[in-house]
Amino acid sequence: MAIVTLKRKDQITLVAQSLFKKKGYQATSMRDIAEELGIQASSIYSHIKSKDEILANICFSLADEFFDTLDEVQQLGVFPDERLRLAIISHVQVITGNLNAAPVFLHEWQYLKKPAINRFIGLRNKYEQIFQEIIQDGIDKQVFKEMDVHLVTLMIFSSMNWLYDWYKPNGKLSPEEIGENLYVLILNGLMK
Amino acid sequence: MAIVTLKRKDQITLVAQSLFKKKGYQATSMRDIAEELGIQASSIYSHIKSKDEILANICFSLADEFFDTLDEVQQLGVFPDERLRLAIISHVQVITGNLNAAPVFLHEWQYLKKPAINRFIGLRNKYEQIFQEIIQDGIDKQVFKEMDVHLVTLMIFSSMNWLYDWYKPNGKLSPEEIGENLYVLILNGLMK
DNA sequence: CCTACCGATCGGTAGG
DNA sequence: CCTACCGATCGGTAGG
Repeated sequence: MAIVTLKRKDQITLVAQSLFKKKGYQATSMRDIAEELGIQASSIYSHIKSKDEILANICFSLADEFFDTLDEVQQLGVFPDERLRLAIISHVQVITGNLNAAPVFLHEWQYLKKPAINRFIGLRNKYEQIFQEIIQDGIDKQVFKEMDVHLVTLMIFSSMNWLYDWYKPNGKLSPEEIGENLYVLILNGLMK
Repeated sequence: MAIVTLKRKDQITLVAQSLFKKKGYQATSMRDIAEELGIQASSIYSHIKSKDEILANICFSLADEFFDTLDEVQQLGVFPDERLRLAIISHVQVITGNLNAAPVFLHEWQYLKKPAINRFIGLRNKYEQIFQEIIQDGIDKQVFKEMDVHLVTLMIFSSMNWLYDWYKPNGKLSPEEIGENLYVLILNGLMK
């Protein structure tokens, strides 16, 4: 869908995602966003209430997407190692499908205002909790080694969450193949 | 060393590290830094030339520290798997020893100005290159599996570089133990 | 969606 | 290290 066919509000969000990624939330002014759209900064306020409303929209809509794909995986009722594999691939697909929104979601959420930021942290914890449960389940079912669940979970997240930094949409690996590779590396390690 | 025994310039750097981590570089004003030190914002300019000079000091002094510890490891002339193990532990120790400066180094370097930023990117590439060579060497010597060297390197870095986010100085694991755990997980994987 | 504008705050300078 | 201040820019509002 070309940007011109979108509603103004969606255009604002799209432009903001790109600028927040490039310059950061604080360093991006309403005038920057307006200029990209060819309108005056004050005109933006006909469509949104405040700058932090834009940020909230970006963060929470991506959070929804993460939960939707993870919920689908959870409902399959497969064994923990397969569940982890699918969860990783899904997560990687959400990130590679939202290369502008992902870094905003990961780094700029800290600038959300008071009620929103607490809700966001709650969602993030809940999401991490699900991954922890998959890993704990795998340990209980003796598929995975006895390891510090917290450390393993954070390592998996950090591997996946730096993807936006180097993933190239036209590279040789598809998002699914990258997820697959990550899974194999996490499961079997580098050692021959 | 208590903060009051430091020279003013070092006090400025130390306070800036903490504020840049908490609020980000752009959102931290010279007045914020001054207030923390109990002086006027304009007085800071007796000790440094500009705000971005503070940022540059933080980024490049940590870069030096990363290179110093990695150089020591390189000079040992040990086998690639042991070299990787020591490189990971060293990197983890630098991060856990600089919990304020590390996130600034990792996220705020993008706000460096023109000549400095290019020098910084050059150093970062050189550092990653050394890790890539260790891994390639391990593959050549048939200690490591045939894998995408780039992907493996980035995964290792991302695992290590999110440490500042959850490492607690008084937690149950020492920096060396965390490095050791990361190494084992990367080398052998999660699978039983 | 625009013009016109507000109070607040920014990095930094002059001069002592 | 301070006072006093500069021009620029910020998020946002009033009124059309």
